[in-house]
Amino acid sequence: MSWTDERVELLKKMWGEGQSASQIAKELGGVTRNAVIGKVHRLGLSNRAGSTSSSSSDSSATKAEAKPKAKAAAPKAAPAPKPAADSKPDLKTESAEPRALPISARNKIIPAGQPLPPQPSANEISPEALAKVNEVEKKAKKLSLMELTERTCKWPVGDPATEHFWFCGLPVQQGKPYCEAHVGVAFQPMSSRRDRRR
DNA sequence: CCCTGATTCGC
DNA sequence: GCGAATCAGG
Repeated sequence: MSWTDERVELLKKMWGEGQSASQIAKELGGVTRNAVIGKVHRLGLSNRAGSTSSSSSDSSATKAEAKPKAKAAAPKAAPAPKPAADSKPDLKTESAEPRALPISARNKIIPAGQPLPPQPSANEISPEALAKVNEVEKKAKKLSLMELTERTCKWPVGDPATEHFWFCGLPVQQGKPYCEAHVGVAFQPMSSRRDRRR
């Protein structure tokens, strides 16, 4: 793959948006994050806004996209439909609000037949997200509490008081306690703010 | 171990 | 110019 004008543009755009080199590379396809970083440097646009130390513990942006700089409309000749090799619906759930973590509350043992409030499932989560979860649960590694690690999805499934209980165990999404699918249902798109009854 | 960007250096 | 390998850090 070569750095065509379009690819470079996307690179600039994404880099400007604070996307990581690996994400950009993934999006572009055909290049590694090293290539992206190398290109970024060659283009002379290294540091983005202030924060040099990349990343590290999750972080992520909690800030909204603010582009004080309005770019003059350039006479684009060709809209070019970019059919990214594999384009998945971008799921940038930046402004999401975490709901109560269903992680087994502490290490408390829940007696059988007792109420299990947390289980967030049939709520007002996007049906797609739920469907995704159901699908994922089939592939779940079904780990036990003690098998969980920092990199395993800690989403609980089933009733803790029965045999039919396990944790998802799939690879977590960086910085999150759950796998992608479960992050989808754990974090609401920001809304669902029930009207205060009064 | 996962990830991040930075640099080097042969091609 | 390119980018894998390597480095440095969280």
